[in-house]
Amino acid sequence: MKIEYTLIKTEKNTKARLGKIKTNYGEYDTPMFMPVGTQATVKTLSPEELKECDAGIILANTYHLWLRPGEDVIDEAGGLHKFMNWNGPILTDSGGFQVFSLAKPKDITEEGVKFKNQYNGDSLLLTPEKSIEIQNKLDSDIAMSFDECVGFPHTREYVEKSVERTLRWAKRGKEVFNNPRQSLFGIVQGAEFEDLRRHCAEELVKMDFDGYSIGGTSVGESKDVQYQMVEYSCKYLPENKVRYLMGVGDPIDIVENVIRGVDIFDCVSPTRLARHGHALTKYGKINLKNAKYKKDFTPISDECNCYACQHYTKSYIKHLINAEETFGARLLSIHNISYLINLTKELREAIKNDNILEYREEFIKNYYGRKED
RNA sequence: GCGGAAUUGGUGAAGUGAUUAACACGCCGGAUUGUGGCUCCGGUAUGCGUGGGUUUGAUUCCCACAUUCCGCC
Repeated sequence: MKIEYTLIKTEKNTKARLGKIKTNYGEYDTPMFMPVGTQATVKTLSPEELKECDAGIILANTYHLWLRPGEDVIDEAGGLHKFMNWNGPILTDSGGFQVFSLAKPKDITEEGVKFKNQYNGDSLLLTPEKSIEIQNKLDSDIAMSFDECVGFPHTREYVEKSVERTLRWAKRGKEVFNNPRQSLFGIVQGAEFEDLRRHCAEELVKMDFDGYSIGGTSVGESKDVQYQMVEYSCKYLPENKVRYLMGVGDPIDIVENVIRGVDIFDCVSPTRLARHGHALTKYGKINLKNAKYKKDFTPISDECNCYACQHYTKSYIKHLINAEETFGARLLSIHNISYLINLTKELREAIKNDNILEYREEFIKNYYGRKED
């Protein structure tokens, strides 16, 4: 089935939306956060642990799975869900972000993008059609259009050309798309230019996608610019379709962008921060490598009911991180993902109560105020 | 007791008669945003066993002492 989005209500004082999405694997409330599992696994976590974090949709990556193990392997295994033993919804990214992070400008042509296989050096060409074909085979629940994510700095002229190409790529992908169980999202680009964002959004809406993503953020821009780009994009997207802001996961950015009308987020940060010894808390990000936690026998957060906080102390987790034991990264991943998912839960509550601006004020006061240990 | 060698930070160590004592690990901080998972970026000896001496100048040369190691009695 196609994904179905229902807008339940818009918060009284802002553009924040409370909604529901129906998927092949159940219904989920929005705003929501999707953990990232690039290589068909959320690093260090089992599917059972993810469920315990209350994860809904998770993200996997077309580019990586194409190179290894290859979409045919996953197809023969019975699709991504069966392959990785995840019986929840999966969204696959198109490889568009790898255009940004791996390709040089000269590698991008109308036809597609040239890559070097990172494992064996082979020259590869990823096209909009190829990306969709791979995603059809992976059998994820939501596929993304192949786009170009433009970083900073850039010229307006370049962004203009890039947006037109991204629109042509979106159309080409949609034409070959043929998995009835899967939904397809278009991606709004256009950098910080309102007219380009508008143009891109309006053209995508004409093509009638199952949902819309906002791309081109979290690539080194300032927070103000990011929020502006989100406003310029949401403004021209339909009320009755879900909006997914790609790659954003800083807690304050989630709060700010929910207020601007975003429904779904994804980010590698909770798991990457975990691997590097950091924990997200109500009172800001803490670094468990810091000496002051050596004999801190309290949990990361008293208010958190994740598995890590229920059973382990900062001192112990610090020891695991210092000793490079993977259990430390696992406990912190559980905590950080739980933290972000719980944050979206609180935001949904604030939308229900029409007090999200008060929530934001309180959030900022705690997160950037004096840190409590 | 005699002879020889060594002594540089938390650790392993490089080094030179004279600008800030190399490098690595550790330690202390910081970064991380649609993930090329053990990464990146900073900081970290006002000091070269102790005491004298030579010299314009000594961690570097000389002497004594201490400690450690090796060999011999």
